[in-house]
Amino acid sequence: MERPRKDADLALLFAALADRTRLRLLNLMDGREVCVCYFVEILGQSQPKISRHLAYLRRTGVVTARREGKWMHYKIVIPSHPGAARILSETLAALRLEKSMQADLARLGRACCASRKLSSLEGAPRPAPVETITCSA
Amino acid sequence: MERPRKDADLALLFAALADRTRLRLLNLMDGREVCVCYFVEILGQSQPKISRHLAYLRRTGVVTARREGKWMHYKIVIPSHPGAARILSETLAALRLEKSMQADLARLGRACCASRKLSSLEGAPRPAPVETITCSA
DNA sequence: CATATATATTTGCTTAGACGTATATAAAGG
DNA sequence: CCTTTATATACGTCTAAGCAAATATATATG
Repeated sequence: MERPRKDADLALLFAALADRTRLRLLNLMDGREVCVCYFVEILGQSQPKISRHLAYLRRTGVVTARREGKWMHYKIVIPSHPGAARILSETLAALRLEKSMQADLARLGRACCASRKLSSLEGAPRPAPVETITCSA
Repeated sequence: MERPRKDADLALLFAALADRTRLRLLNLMDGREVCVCYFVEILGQSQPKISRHLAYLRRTGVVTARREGKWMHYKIVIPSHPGAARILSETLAALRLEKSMQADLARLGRACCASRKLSSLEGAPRPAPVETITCSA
């Protein structure tokens, strides 16, 4: 018996998108799989807070998680509902235009290159485009 | 001093869209201005409930209201934020594909043609495409 | 002005969800 | 095993927002 996948209910998707923190997380995951530790580092918010928002996104089917040793990687799931897929896609496109979202991505780039310098990210797996997931661990 | 128009904050738009009743209202307003009495009639829900959801949409700038005598007409406002405009547009397109939304529109069509037969809608102004607002009152 | 009609707002209650803090779990490495 | 590290969940609190029922406001009309 499948879970009720409430996939057709757009209201649920919108609820998932109706939070600034979750939008920032999704923007960081746009086109790449990202390890939780980067989210915490880049958003500068508490680990439980990040984790709760990721759980919310997971519950609503907007993202999936993959474990790799100690690390959890999250990535966006393209919704099977075509309308939802287009809305999510337009949302990501709109986020890309926002200054603060570009800043987040810049920090991700820097954190990624400097992860051995940042005490909190020593040895963390680097984020990579979804197509080519390589883990430095 | 302008109101802070929180226009750039997509999260607020998504919150406005994150409710089934509001999505039904928006679907009915897609391309036309609609009188509140039709919303009540078609959704079959209490007048205060409809009114509260319309107030929510108004507060978030998604719709505007126009008074015409006793009647209030609501219509969608295309957001000035281009990203928001596209998201709203995709949302309306997705709603158009839903069975239940099509049924609502069918009821609107019927209520409109039969408004003199329905005791609750006697004399109510007919909804019309935004371009050509004609009121039968 | 009094009444009826259309719509909006208030009140009181209930629930979802956001937050911080504390704690639990899972994996890796001694 | 015991500890450390990475992440998740539970708990208590607070606020937003949903609802129904009651009431207020605005307009038209007698």
